[in-house]
Amino acid sequence: MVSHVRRFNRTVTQRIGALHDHFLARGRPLGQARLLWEIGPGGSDVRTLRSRLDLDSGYLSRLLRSLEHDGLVAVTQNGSDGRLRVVRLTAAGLAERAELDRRSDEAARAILGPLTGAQRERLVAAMAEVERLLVASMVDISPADPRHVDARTCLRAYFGELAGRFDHGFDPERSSHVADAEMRPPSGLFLVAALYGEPVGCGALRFRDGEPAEIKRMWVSEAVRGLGLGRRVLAELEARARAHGVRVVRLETNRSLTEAISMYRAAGYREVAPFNAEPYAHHWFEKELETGS
Amino acid sequence: MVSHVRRFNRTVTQRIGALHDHFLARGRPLGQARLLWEIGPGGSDVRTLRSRLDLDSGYLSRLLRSLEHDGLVAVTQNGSDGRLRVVRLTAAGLAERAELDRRSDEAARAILGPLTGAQRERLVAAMAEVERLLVASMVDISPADPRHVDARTCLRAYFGELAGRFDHGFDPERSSHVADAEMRPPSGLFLVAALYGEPVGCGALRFRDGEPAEIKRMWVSEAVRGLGLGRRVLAELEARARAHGVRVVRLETNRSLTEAISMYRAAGYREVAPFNAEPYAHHWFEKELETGS
DNA sequence: AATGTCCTCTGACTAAAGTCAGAGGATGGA
DNA sequence: TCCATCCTCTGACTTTAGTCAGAGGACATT
Repeated sequence: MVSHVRRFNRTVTQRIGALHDHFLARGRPLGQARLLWEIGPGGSDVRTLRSRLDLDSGYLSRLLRSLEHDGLVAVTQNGSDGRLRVVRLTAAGLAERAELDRRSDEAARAILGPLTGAQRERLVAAMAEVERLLVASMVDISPADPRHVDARTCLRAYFGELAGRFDHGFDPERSSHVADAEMRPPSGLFLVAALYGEPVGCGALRFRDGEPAEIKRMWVSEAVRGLGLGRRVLAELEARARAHGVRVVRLETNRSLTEAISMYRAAGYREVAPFNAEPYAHHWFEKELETGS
Repeated sequence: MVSHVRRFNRTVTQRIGALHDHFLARGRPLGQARLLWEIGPGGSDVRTLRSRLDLDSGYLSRLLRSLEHDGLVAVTQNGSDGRLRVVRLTAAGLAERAELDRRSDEAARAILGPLTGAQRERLVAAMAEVERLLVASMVDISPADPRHVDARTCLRAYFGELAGRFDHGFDPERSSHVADAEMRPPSGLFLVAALYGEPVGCGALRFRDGEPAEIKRMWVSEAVRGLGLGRRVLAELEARARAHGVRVVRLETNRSLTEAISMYRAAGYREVAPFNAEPYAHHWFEKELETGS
């Protein structure tokens, strides 16, 4: 399996990598072209550019000066934080970026060009599959403090979604409350799934002395559904629960969350009698964790 | 369709490209690492390295000097042709390459790691498909002189294959001869299909005054069968014949070349009565070319 | 034997990419 | 208010990557 992936890597870096770079950088150094592209039509902070492209600050500064000198970008002070600077594309810069866009299209066409119609369709379908799965494998799941910005973003999205999907809306006040401290060691933990640095999913665990641990706040962003991310978050929570000595986990859920319900069943959860009085719950599930060797 | 390819390009250059380069170049400049890899365990001619990596001869020479200086390669004269030089990895070079190998494996595993078993299988299958089709689209078909090394290589392989597949072998002396000059403008032309700078297929055209043009020497290397390359060579020959004012093309073939025969049929050729006395032929085909607009 | 082509190498460059140290203003927390 | 930290910038490098012209030996063709 590994050898297949390697074959793919070789071919793809040759075909896509080289082509991409070659098309992107016509006349202009590749570094400048990439930067111009990354700034985007709406502009960016210099800081985010530095972290996204992973550049030395001196080097980035110089690249910006050269783009500025060519009249492609304008750098201004950020209003709220005087240390930050904002880069925006000028009209000429936008035109240049549109040209890069056109070239990218051309590169794509150069790949499709030599193929027959049927081959093109198969290629595009297979590319879509590879792309989806590569994206899935790029998602990073790791613990975060429930107070962290990313955790906050997830929770907001989670509650927003409940409000939209439950038959009669969702009022956090009526639901049983879980304090931040209960989703943080040593009482529990909070996992955030991130893609390209943006939070796209979460899940929490609350340990209860002498009782099964509870799984809470399971959420996956609409944008990345179907990548098996929910299952991964769930598996990660279970693994961490097991490592904490937990033998049984349980959770409750609302009847409108059908995909979640079937995911729980597929993951080996069985429905049990209500073990709490959560007013928004219709189903209660439980799973016995296998004790790792 | 183009936008799908572009999405793919973006994801893949991020995930594979960056990973690949990073893993490959440890401490050593990327150019050197790539070269070290490309030399391979069995060694290579400097010439083939130059064409495969598409490097300037001066630059390549310098890269070799630095690898030699580090004790990783040894450059010696080629026995048969005193102009060529052969590069071989030393023990240290082989060890270094094994390390790169290990790293590539690691990179592949890092991609598969986060996925479930079913996802891995789908990913590997889709990667194989993408890879095959990208390889197909990398093949370059262009005219060459029949005396050129690549053309020679193709013709040797072609005759070798005929000898292996025909029921009673193949003796070029008995077959009707086609002079090099007849497969070169203005009397005809010779196309070579190349992949990574290596010839992998060919096809020739012989113009005949007042008669249909003849298609000759159609061959596709075993290594790249199933990529639709035969069809592309044929289409290219037809297009060039048409551009030359030819209205009808024809060809003869042996009954043991079954894939070729079905390809001709699929491409719109119909079987006709023998139009020559080629002793090895069992089928004669003809096709009327559509006059381009 | 002469001539043109092929292959590799060296010398002499240039441009791009990247690194490092430190200056200097802005901000946030003690 | 002071001090540590953050952010961006400049100066002064080094390393990589790549180009171009031409030398000189080896072959192939006539």
